[in-house]
Amino acid sequence: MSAAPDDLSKKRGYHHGNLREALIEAALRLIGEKGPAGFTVAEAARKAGVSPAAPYRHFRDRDELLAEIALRGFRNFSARLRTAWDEGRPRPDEAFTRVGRAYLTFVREEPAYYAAMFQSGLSFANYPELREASERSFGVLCDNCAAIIAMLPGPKRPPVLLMALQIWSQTHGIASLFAGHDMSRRPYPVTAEELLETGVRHYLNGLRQASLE
Amino acid sequence: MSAAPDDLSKKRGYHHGNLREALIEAALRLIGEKGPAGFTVAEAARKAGVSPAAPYRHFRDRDELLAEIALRGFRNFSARLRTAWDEGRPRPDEAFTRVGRAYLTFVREEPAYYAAMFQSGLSFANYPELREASERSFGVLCDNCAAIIAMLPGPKRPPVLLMALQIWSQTHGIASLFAGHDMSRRPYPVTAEELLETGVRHYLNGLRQASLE
DNA sequence: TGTACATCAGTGAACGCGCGTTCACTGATGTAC
DNA sequence: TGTACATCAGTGAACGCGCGTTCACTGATGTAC
Repeated sequence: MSAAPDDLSKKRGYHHGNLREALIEAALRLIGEKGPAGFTVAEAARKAGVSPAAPYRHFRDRDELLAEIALRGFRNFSARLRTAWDEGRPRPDEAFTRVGRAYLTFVREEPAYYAAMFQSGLSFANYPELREASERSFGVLCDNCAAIIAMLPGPKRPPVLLMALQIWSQTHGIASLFAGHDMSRRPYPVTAEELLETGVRHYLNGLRQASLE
Repeated sequence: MSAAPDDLSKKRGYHHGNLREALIEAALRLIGEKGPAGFTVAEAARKAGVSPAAPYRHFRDRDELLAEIALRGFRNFSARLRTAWDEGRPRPDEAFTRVGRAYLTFVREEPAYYAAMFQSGLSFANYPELREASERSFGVLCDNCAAIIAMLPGPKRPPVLLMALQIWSQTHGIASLFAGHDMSRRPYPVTAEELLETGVRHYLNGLRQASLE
């Protein structure tokens, strides 16, 4: 094992040393700039300082590279959500607010991951690991929702799946409209966070009321 | 003016007669199948039975064709929302539910329009008409929300813009996750319409409660 | 009714481009002895 | 410690492809007289 080539400034000679990671990083930058459709294997290779054939030593084809990125995206995403939730401390509603913020932060900090996960058009059918990872992410959200539902006062509680899908789509909608990377629209006088927090607050109050029946 | 070439089955000779429309239709089909990034001027020309240079008699470049489609999309969209609203009859909340359904119906029936409008990456800055049309669509939604807000009982009403953005993102989120054309996910045991209607119902109940202060 | 002509909407060939991917190859690395 | 060799991760040239766009052109259309 050679010394870790953390320093990319100098040529490493014939062998790159860490090409797989370098390609993924380059692809992330490209996707962040131009979206998943604009990303190109050749350009990623160029950015990594390597011939256009080199990537095929590490990925079967373009889609496999994209899938790897989406996979890492989902895992990173799950980890962030879980950390934000922190097992629902000190109270589930407070933790839930943190999770929403973490979601938006992820979209802002890692727009390329988010794009690979939700706008790449990758078929989950061809990448079972990817589907599993995405389901685990959704699972985190479901667990959170279950804890919130358990706090509702009344006997008429909503199904967890329904609530999770509603929360998810509200958050996803805000993220793609107001926190995305392709904002050709002008800024609105309200942040994505405010939108999400007040929106969810009203929604939860509605749920509480309905649970009382 | 020659006879309208409604019948496309036979060659029209040297002149197509209605190429502009034929190109737009072809592009809509292509976008519907492969997304805005997969759409190609050359392929649209092929589908219209015309040489690859012909489209440039009608559109300056690829983006202009895309922008024209997005423009028509927004106009169609506005018209549908206005029709569904029907001036808030018989009651605003009922009309509002219709508008939500019309939104989802539009996404399902015209996925190509929706994609051109929201996923094409077109910069509104270069197409002022497009920006205006999109703002008119949003304006319809704002008017609807204003009417709903006027029905709230209490003195503490939410700002129209805030509510409109929240409704919009909830609907957009549901549309892109569950009513889009690139569903690689498996079906969920709940329709997009149910998600939207119950979600909005809870949200509105929360608003009502909050308005009472 | 007939003819000259301007206009227009097409053609088809060509341009430069960049892509994904394959192939036979080669230089570097690490291991067995 | 030194050497032979298998393995591996690169190279670079090439393939076939399809794209957006331009250009000089040509056939059809409609109008003026």
